[in-house]
Amino acid sequence: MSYFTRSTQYMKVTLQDIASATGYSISTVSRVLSGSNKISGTARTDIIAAAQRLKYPLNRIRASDKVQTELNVVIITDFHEGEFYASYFYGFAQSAKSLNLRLSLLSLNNPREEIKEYIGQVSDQYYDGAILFMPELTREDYETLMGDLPDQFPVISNALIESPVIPTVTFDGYGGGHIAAEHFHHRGYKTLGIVKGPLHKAETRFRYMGFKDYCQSNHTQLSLTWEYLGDFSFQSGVDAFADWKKHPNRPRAVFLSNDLMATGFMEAARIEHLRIPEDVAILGYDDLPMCVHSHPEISSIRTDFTALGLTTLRTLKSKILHPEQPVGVQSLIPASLNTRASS
Amino acid sequence: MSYFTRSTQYMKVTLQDIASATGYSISTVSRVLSGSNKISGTARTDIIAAAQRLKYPLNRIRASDKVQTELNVVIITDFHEGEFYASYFYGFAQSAKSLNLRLSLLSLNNPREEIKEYIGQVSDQYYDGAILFMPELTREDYETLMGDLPDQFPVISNALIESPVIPTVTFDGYGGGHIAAEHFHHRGYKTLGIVKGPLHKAETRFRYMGFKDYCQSNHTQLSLTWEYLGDFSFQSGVDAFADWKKHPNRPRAVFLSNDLMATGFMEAARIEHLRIPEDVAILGYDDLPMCVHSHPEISSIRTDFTALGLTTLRTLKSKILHPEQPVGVQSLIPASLNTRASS
DNA sequence: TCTTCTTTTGAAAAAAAATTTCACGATTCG
DNA sequence: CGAATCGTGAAATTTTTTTTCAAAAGAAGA
Repeated sequence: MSYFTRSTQYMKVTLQDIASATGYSISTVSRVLSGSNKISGTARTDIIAAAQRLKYPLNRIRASDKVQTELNVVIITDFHEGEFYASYFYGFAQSAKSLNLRLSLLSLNNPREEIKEYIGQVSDQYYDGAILFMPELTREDYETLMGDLPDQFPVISNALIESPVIPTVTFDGYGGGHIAAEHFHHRGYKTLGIVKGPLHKAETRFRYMGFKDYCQSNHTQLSLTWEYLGDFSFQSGVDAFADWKKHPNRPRAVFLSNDLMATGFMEAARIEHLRIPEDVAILGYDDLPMCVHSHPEISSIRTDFTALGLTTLRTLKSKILHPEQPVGVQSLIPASLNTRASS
Repeated sequence: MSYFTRSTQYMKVTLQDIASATGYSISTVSRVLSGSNKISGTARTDIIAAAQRLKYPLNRIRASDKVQTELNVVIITDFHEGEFYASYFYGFAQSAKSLNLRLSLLSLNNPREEIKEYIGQVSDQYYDGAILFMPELTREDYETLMGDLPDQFPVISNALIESPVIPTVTFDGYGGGHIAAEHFHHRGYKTLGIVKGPLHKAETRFRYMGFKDYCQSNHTQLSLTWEYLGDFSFQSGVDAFADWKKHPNRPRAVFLSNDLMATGFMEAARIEHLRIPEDVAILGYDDLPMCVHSHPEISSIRTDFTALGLTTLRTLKSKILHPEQPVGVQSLIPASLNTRASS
């Protein structure tokens, strides 16, 4: 190869190459690769391995004869800064390892517009299945999306929507809200408050409904006296505190729909020298590492990212390997409570 | 196709199929796919698009004639929980968007052992280039790695090592340490302290050396009276504070090698009702969102993740598109200071 | 131990697929 | 208005893959 030849030139790989690499004849290689059954096990293994190594175009091989290598799976999401996304992806990475899957992460900026284009390119080309985590999308978005999806390409969503059209694995936000209210109830608080997240995200609505429903079914002992609409940011936690403080009938216990707002709320309270939980009890949501990085440490509804990852990837794996078996359309990862000093 | 036939059966795609799909002749299809130059632009575009759609084995196409679709690039790292990795990847995701690259993230758990296996499989198969971010690896690891890498597969490292063997783009940790000391100097502090990160990470050593060197070259006005070896965790920031407090000659200004330790240190100081920055000035490193999530807000050496992403991806892109042009072996993203209330 | 049958393989023939040659119409340039 | 060039398809040629056929190496049975 001359000095000036592009060294990234792709050489055409033929059966001859595989034959000389393995020591078998072209005939045998051809038989393996086109799926004859009169072939010894060792020959098949050797030849398929060599073919993969030499990058012989294996999509021409009948699926049934493919050597089962690692499955490739991609998470499609709009990745943001902050601990939430780090913990989310980390949980999946851990799960993928234990299930022996290869996991990639693909980040979109405008899910609604880009998703169609991407998923078409991504599917089949390289990945065996995809996980969608786009809390912004609505049911209608998913429906159009499903129409554009190549047949039989396994997809699972991680985002909560009402009456899902895609098999979905998510956290039980409703149950989480329920547990939050129950916790305050058991601690003897009479008046409760909630700081909601952005309501266009279904997840937020579920947390809110779970909390509210518990209060209503125990309305003789509990009353929800204050609600504030936040946006999941630290600053909106701070703002929530300001609103809480000037409220005439302010509750002694506040449930914040994510940990970052809880941190903001508590930080604002500490600046005003309020004691926590004596003056106001605080409960966050997601149980991110930040909960133990403040003083007092923040109680939080625990969302188990590894359980989410495991369940999602197991479901996806079975969809890939056994496409004929139907999978349940929705499964929920239960929430639990991690009690710390703040409540 | 019968009911029992696997619907994922791979059909062999030939030039004939592409010809009938596009309306061109087999000859023309062949010319496009084997890289003749006497082909009109529209024909080339149509035929390559059809070939991709029908999944004709395109790795047999000469690289130079590939239609320039989006380049696929992968970041290989050992992803962890916490804001750092979220910000790191987010910076890349933003940069990839503006450079029109497709970016994936692949997370390894045991970089040293898994990297060889993965990079061999990953390279050429699908990705046009890779970014390595594995602060744990040493120079020797990189050297063995380079040996195993397919020739000419473009790889850039994001991790700082002494005398790199791979083209590297990183933050200027030495400069960052320097700026930190300079900042304290200009503020009039005479005694300084540093909480180091784990020293097997080169990045940490550079931050330390930059800080120390500045102190030494201004030893008439500055003295480094206290050093503590942390591990980048919140708890080690707390522990550092305990050590600082019992130190007889404790400095009035402390530089912590990352933001999480700074948060831990400050949290511990606040519990003891120390005033910040009056009693002790605090300076963190990385300027993560958490810096503005505590009170007072934490000054920090800013590492510009978007600049890192842009520079890295630009360099990688040019390596992919113009492999013959040499690229500099190392380029540093300058650090800057984000002054807030804590110092 | 000696057939006889089956399994697995390679050489060579046959078939299929890809590339190249050649010719021809369309366009451009002088 | 020619001559040169470009882009294309039909057909010839070359390359690659599949299939046929024969033979070696066991395995099973007498």
